[in-house]
Amino acid sequence: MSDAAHAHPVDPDRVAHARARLPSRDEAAQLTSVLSLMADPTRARVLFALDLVEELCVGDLALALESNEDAVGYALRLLRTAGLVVNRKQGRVVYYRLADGFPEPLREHCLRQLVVLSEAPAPDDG
Amino acid sequence: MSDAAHAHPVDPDRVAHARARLPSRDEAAQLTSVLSLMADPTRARVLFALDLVEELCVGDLALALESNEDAVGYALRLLRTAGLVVNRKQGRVVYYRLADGFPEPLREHCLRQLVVLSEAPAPDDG
DNA sequence: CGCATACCCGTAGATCCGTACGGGTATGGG
DNA sequence: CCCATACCCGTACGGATCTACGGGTATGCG
Repeated sequence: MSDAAHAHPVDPDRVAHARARLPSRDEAAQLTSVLSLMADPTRARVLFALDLVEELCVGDLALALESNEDAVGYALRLLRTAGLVVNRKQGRVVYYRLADGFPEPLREHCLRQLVVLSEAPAPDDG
Repeated sequence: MSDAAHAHPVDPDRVAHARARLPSRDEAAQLTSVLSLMADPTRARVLFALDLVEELCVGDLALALESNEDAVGYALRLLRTAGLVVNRKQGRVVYYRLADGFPEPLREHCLRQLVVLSEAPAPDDG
Protein backbone atom coordinates (compact mmCIF):
# COMPACT_ATOMS: atom_id res chain seq x y z
CA MET A 1 0.00 0.00 0.00
CA SER A 2 1.89 2.97 -1.27
CA ASP A 3 -1.02 5.30 -1.67
CA ALA A 4 -1.48 6.17 1.97
CA ALA A 5 0.82 6.86 4.89
CA HIS A 6 0.40 5.30 8.30
CA ALA A 7 -2.71 6.32 10.18
CA HIS A 8 -0.90 6.69 13.51
CA PRO A 9 1.47 9.65 13.56
CA VAL A 10 4.61 8.74 15.44
CA ASP A 11 5.08 12.35 16.53
CA PRO A 12 1.67 14.01 16.37
CA ASP A 13 3.10 17.11 17.96
CA ARG A 14 5.76 17.66 15.33
CA VAL A 15 3.40 16.80 12.51
CA ALA A 16 0.92 19.44 13.68
CA HIS A 17 3.70 21.93 14.20
CA ALA A 18 5.11 21.47 10.71
CA ARG A 19 1.69 21.29 9.13
CA ALA A 20 0.72 24.65 10.55
CA ARG A 21 3.84 26.50 9.45
CA LEU A 22 4.48 24.82 6.15
CA PRO A 23 3.75 26.76 2.95
CA SER A 24 0.84 25.34 1.00
CA ARG A 25 1.52 23.27 -2.06
CA ASP A 26 0.43 26.18 -4.21
CA GLU A 27 2.72 28.64 -2.46
CA ALA A 28 5.56 26.16 -2.72
CA ALA A 29 4.93 25.73 -6.43
CA GLN A 30 5.11 29.48 -6.88
CA LEU A 31 8.47 29.90 -5.20
CA THR A 32 9.97 26.80 -6.74
CA SER A 33 9.02 28.13 -10.16
CA VAL A 34 11.44 31.00 -9.55
CA LEU A 35 14.08 28.53 -8.48
CA SER A 36 13.43 26.40 -11.55
CA LEU A 37 14.35 29.35 -13.73
CA MET A 38 17.91 29.33 -12.43
CA ALA A 39 18.08 25.56 -12.26
CA ASP A 40 19.21 25.31 -15.86
CA PRO A 41 22.82 25.61 -17.06
CA THR A 42 22.03 27.92 -19.96
CA ARG A 43 19.78 30.27 -18.00
CA ALA A 44 22.12 30.34 -15.03
CA ARG A 45 25.04 31.28 -17.27
CA VAL A 46 22.96 33.94 -18.98
CA LEU A 47 22.28 35.50 -15.60
CA PHE A 48 25.95 35.18 -14.66
CA ALA A 49 27.00 36.90 -17.86
CA LEU A 50 24.53 39.75 -17.47
CA ASP A 51 25.65 40.18 -13.89
CA LEU A 52 29.24 40.50 -15.08
CA VAL A 53 28.91 42.90 -18.00
CA GLU A 54 25.60 44.64 -17.31
CA GLU A 55 24.32 44.53 -20.87
CA LEU A 56 24.67 42.17 -23.82
CA CYS A 57 22.84 41.52 -27.06
CA VAL A 58 21.53 38.07 -27.98
CA GLY A 59 24.24 37.19 -30.46
CA ASP A 60 27.05 38.23 -28.14
CA LEU A 61 25.41 36.27 -25.38
CA ALA A 62 25.51 33.15 -27.52
CA LEU A 63 29.17 33.87 -28.23
CA ALA A 64 30.03 34.39 -24.59
CA LEU A 65 28.28 31.19 -23.58
CA GLU A 66 29.71 29.28 -26.54
CA SER A 67 26.16 28.28 -27.28
CA ASN A 68 23.80 28.90 -30.18
CA GLU A 69 21.10 31.47 -30.65
CA ASP A 70 18.30 28.94 -30.23
CA ALA A 71 19.28 27.93 -26.75
CA VAL A 72 19.99 31.48 -25.68
CA GLY A 73 16.81 32.77 -27.28
CA TYR A 74 14.72 30.21 -25.44
CA ALA A 75 16.46 30.96 -22.17
CA LEU A 76 15.90 34.68 -22.62
CA ARG A 77 12.26 34.12 -23.43
CA LEU A 78 11.57 32.41 -20.13
CA LEU A 79 13.72 34.84 -18.17
CA ARG A 80 11.99 37.78 -19.85
CA THR A 81 8.51 36.37 -19.28
CA ALA A 82 9.35 35.94 -15.62
CA GLY A 83 10.57 39.54 -15.49
CA LEU A 84 14.11 38.64 -14.42
CA VAL A 85 15.65 40.35 -17.46
CA VAL A 86 14.59 43.29 -19.61
CA ASN A 87 15.52 44.24 -23.16
CA ARG A 88 16.33 47.41 -25.01
CA LYS A 89 16.10 47.59 -28.77
CA GLN A 90 18.60 49.68 -30.67
CA GLY A 91 18.31 49.31 -34.41
CA ARG A 92 18.31 45.63 -35.25
CA VAL A 93 20.09 44.69 -32.06
CA VAL A 94 18.32 43.75 -28.84
CA TYR A 95 20.26 44.30 -25.63
CA TYR A 96 19.42 42.41 -22.48
CA ARG A 97 20.21 43.21 -18.87
CA LEU A 98 19.07 42.10 -15.46
CA ALA A 99 15.79 43.66 -14.43
CA ASP A 100 15.97 46.56 -11.99
CA GLY A 101 14.08 44.56 -9.40
CA PHE A 102 16.24 41.51 -9.88
CA PRO A 103 16.41 39.71 -6.53
CA GLU A 104 19.69 40.76 -5.00
CA PRO A 105 19.82 37.99 -2.37
CA LEU A 106 19.04 35.47 -5.06
CA ARG A 107 21.96 36.56 -7.16
CA GLU A 108 24.32 36.93 -4.26
CA HIS A 109 23.40 33.93 -2.14
CA CYS A 110 22.18 31.47 -4.71
CA LEU A 111 24.24 31.90 -7.83
CA ARG A 112 27.54 33.00 -6.36
CA GLN A 113 27.25 30.94 -3.21
CA LEU A 114 26.43 27.80 -5.14
CA VAL A 115 29.74 27.94 -6.89
CA VAL A 116 31.36 27.36 -3.52
CA LEU A 117 28.88 24.68 -2.52
CA SER A 118 29.37 22.72 -5.71
CA GLU A 119 33.02 22.37 -4.81
CA ALA A 120 32.20 20.68 -1.50
CA PRO A 121 30.89 17.21 -2.44
CA ALA A 122 28.16 15.69 -0.29
CA PRO A 123 28.59 12.47 1.71
CA ASP A 124 27.19 9.21 0.41
CA ASP A 125 23.82 7.68 1.06
CA GLY A 126 23.15 6.12 4.51
CA MET B 1 19.90 30.41 -39.64
CA SER B 2 19.31 29.61 -36.01
CA ASP B 3 22.26 27.36 -35.52
CA ALA B 4 24.93 30.04 -35.33
CA ALA B 5 25.14 33.46 -33.80
CA HIS B 6 26.44 36.50 -35.65
CA ALA B 7 30.09 36.41 -36.59
CA HIS B 8 30.74 40.01 -35.62
CA PRO B 9 30.51 40.57 -31.90
CA VAL B 10 28.84 43.89 -31.19
CA ASP B 11 30.84 44.27 -27.98
CA PRO B 12 33.95 42.10 -28.33
CA ASP B 13 35.30 43.49 -25.10
CA ARG B 14 32.32 42.46 -23.02
CA VAL B 15 32.07 39.11 -24.74
CA ALA B 16 35.70 38.33 -23.91
CA HIS B 17 35.24 39.57 -20.37
CA ALA B 18 32.18 37.42 -19.73
CA ARG B 19 33.65 34.43 -21.52
CA ALA B 20 36.71 34.45 -19.31
CA ARG B 21 34.85 34.65 -15.99
CA LEU B 22 31.83 32.54 -16.81
CA PRO B 23 31.60 29.07 -15.26
CA SER B 24 31.91 26.31 -17.82
CA ARG B 25 28.83 24.51 -18.97
CA ASP B 26 29.84 21.51 -16.90
CA GLU B 27 30.37 23.56 -13.76
CA ALA B 28 27.06 25.28 -14.34
CA ALA B 29 25.32 21.94 -14.72
CA GLN B 30 26.79 20.82 -11.42
CA LEU B 31 25.55 23.79 -9.45
CA THR B 32 22.18 23.90 -11.14
CA SER B 33 21.67 20.27 -10.21
CA VAL B 34 21.73 21.34 -6.58
CA LEU B 35 19.26 24.08 -7.36
CA SER B 36 17.03 21.64 -9.22
CA LEU B 37 16.70 19.62 -6.05
CA MET B 38 14.92 22.47 -4.29
CA ALA B 39 13.05 23.51 -7.40
CA ASP B 40 10.25 21.05 -6.70
CA PRO B 41 7.27 21.72 -4.45
CA THR B 42 7.42 18.39 -2.66
CA ARG B 43 11.16 18.44 -2.02
CA ALA B 44 11.10 22.08 -0.99
CA ARG B 45 8.37 21.40 1.55
CA VAL B 46 10.21 18.37 2.83
CA LEU B 47 13.23 20.57 3.50
CA PHE B 48 11.02 23.22 5.08
CA ALA B 49 9.45 20.65 7.37
CA LEU B 50 12.77 19.17 8.43
CA ASP B 51 14.06 22.66 9.06
CA LEU B 52 11.10 23.31 11.35
CA VAL B 53 10.98 20.17 13.45
CA GLU B 54 14.50 18.79 13.12
CA GLU B 55 13.49 15.17 12.67
CA LEU B 56 10.54 13.35 11.13
CA CYS B 57 9.79 9.85 9.89
CA VAL B 58 8.54 9.16 6.39
CA GLY B 59 4.92 8.56 7.29
CA ASP B 60 4.69 11.66 9.43
CA LEU B 61 6.32 13.64 6.65
CA ALA B 62 3.59 12.53 4.26
CA LEU B 63 1.02 13.52 6.87
CA ALA B 64 2.56 16.93 7.44
CA LEU B 65 2.76 17.61 3.71
CA GLU B 66 -0.71 16.19 3.11
CA SER B 67 0.88 14.03 0.45
CA ASN B 68 1.32 10.32 -0.04
CA GLU B 69 4.20 8.06 0.75
CA ASP B 70 5.16 7.60 -2.89
CA ALA B 71 5.78 11.26 -3.54
CA VAL B 72 7.57 11.75 -0.23
CA GLY B 73 9.57 8.58 -0.69
CA TYR B 74 10.76 9.67 -4.10
CA ALA B 75 11.60 13.13 -2.84
CA LEU B 76 13.60 11.69 0.05
CA ARG B 77 15.44 9.35 -2.25
CA LEU B 78 16.80 12.19 -4.37
CA LEU B 79 17.51 14.38 -1.36
CA ARG B 80 19.29 11.51 0.35
CA THR B 81 21.31 10.59 -2.72
CA ALA B 82 22.45 14.19 -2.98
CA GLY B 83 23.43 14.11 0.69
CA LEU B 84 21.10 16.92 1.72
CA VAL B 85 19.27 14.73 4.25
CA VAL B 86 20.32 11.79 6.39
CA ASN B 87 18.29 9.02 8.00
CA ARG B 88 18.32 7.21 11.28
CA LYS B 89 16.60 3.86 11.66
CA GLN B 90 14.88 3.04 14.92
CA GLY B 91 12.97 -0.22 14.79
CA ARG B 92 10.76 -0.16 11.75
CA VAL B 93 10.68 3.61 11.60
CA VAL B 94 13.15 5.68 9.59
CA TYR B 95 13.72 9.22 10.78
CA TYR B 96 15.02 11.88 8.46
CA ARG B 97 16.74 15.15 9.23
CA LEU B 98 18.79 17.72 7.36
CA ALA B 99 22.38 16.68 6.84
CA ASP B 100 24.95 18.21 9.17
CA GLY B 101 26.64 19.90 6.27
CA PHE B 102 23.40 21.19 4.87
CA PRO B 103 24.14 24.49 3.11
CA GLU B 104 23.17 27.13 5.63
CA PRO B 105 23.08 30.02 3.14
CA LEU B 106 21.01 27.94 0.82
CA ARG B 107 18.42 27.31 3.49
CA GLU B 108 18.50 30.84 4.82
CA HIS B 109 18.77 32.85 1.65
CA CYS B 110 17.07 30.65 -0.88
CA LEU B 111 14.22 28.89 0.81
CA ARG B 112 13.22 31.50 3.37
CA GLN B 113 14.06 34.45 1.16
CA LEU B 114 12.08 33.08 -1.73
CA VAL B 115 8.94 33.21 0.29
CA VAL B 116 9.30 36.97 0.30
CA LEU B 117 10.25 37.12 -3.36
CA SER B 118 7.27 35.11 -4.43
CA GLU B 119 5.03 37.74 -2.91
CA ALA B 120 6.53 40.49 -5.09
CA PRO B 121 5.26 39.82 -8.62
CA ALA B 122 7.56 40.62 -11.54
CA PRO B 123 6.74 43.21 -14.22
CA ASP B 124 5.49 42.15 -17.64
CA ASP B 125 7.47 41.47 -20.76
CA GLY B 126 9.03 44.44 -22.54
C1' DC C 1 6.36 -18.75 13.66
C1' DG C 2 2.80 -16.13 11.13
C1' DC C 3 1.01 -11.61 10.38
C1' DA C 4 0.89 -6.61 10.11
C1' DT C 5 3.54 -2.42 9.79
C1' DA C 6 6.99 0.95 7.85
C1' DC C 7 9.69 1.67 4.38
C1' DC C 8 12.47 0.73 0.08
C1' DC C 9 13.11 -0.54 -4.75
C1' DG C 10 12.30 -1.40 -9.79
C1' DT C 11 9.36 -0.57 -13.59
C1' DA C 12 5.82 1.47 -16.66
C1' DG C 13 3.18 5.44 -17.99
C1' DA C 14 2.17 10.29 -18.39
C1' DT C 15 3.84 14.82 -18.40
C1' DC C 16 7.01 18.51 -18.70
C1' DC C 17 11.27 20.63 -20.57
C1' DG C 18 14.91 21.93 -23.70
C1' DT C 19 16.64 21.70 -28.40
C1' DA C 20 16.44 21.92 -33.40
C1' DC C 21 14.24 23.46 -37.43
C1' DG C 22 11.64 26.34 -40.59
C1' DG C 23 9.66 30.51 -41.32
C1' DG C 24 8.40 35.34 -40.16
C1' DT C 25 9.17 40.53 -38.97
C1' DA C 26 11.86 44.68 -38.56
C1' DT C 27 15.94 47.28 -39.34
C1' DG C 28 19.83 49.01 -42.17
C1' DG C 29 22.67 49.34 -46.38
C1' DG C 30 23.67 49.46 -51.42
C1' DC D 1 13.76 48.47 -54.10
C1' DC D 2 16.25 44.31 -52.93
C1' DC D 3 18.96 41.84 -49.88
C1' DA D 4 21.44 40.71 -45.61
C1' DT D 5 21.31 40.90 -40.69
C1' DA D 6 19.43 40.23 -35.86
C1' DC D 7 16.05 38.43 -33.55
C1' DC D 8 11.46 36.24 -32.51
C1' DC D 9 7.86 32.69 -32.90
C1' DG D 10 5.39 28.15 -33.64
C1' DT D 11 6.07 23.30 -34.18
C1' DA D 12 8.08 18.65 -33.69
C1' DC D 13 11.17 15.60 -31.54
C1' DG D 14 14.20 13.38 -27.84
C1' DG D 15 15.13 13.17 -23.14
C1' DA D 16 14.48 13.90 -18.40
C1' DT D 17 11.32 13.96 -14.55
C1' DC D 18 7.39 12.82 -11.56
C1' DT D 19 3.82 9.65 -10.31
C1' DA D 20 1.57 5.21 -9.66
C1' DC D 21 1.81 0.43 -9.00
C1' DG D 22 3.47 -4.10 -7.57
C1' DG D 23 6.54 -6.48 -4.98
C1' DG D 24 10.36 -7.06 -1.59
C1' DT D 25 12.87 -6.69 3.14
C1' DA D 26 13.18 -5.87 8.02
C1' DT D 27 11.12 -5.14 12.39
C1' DG D 28 7.68 -5.87 16.17
C1' DC D 29 3.92 -8.43 18.18
C1' DG D 30 1.17 -12.29 19.83
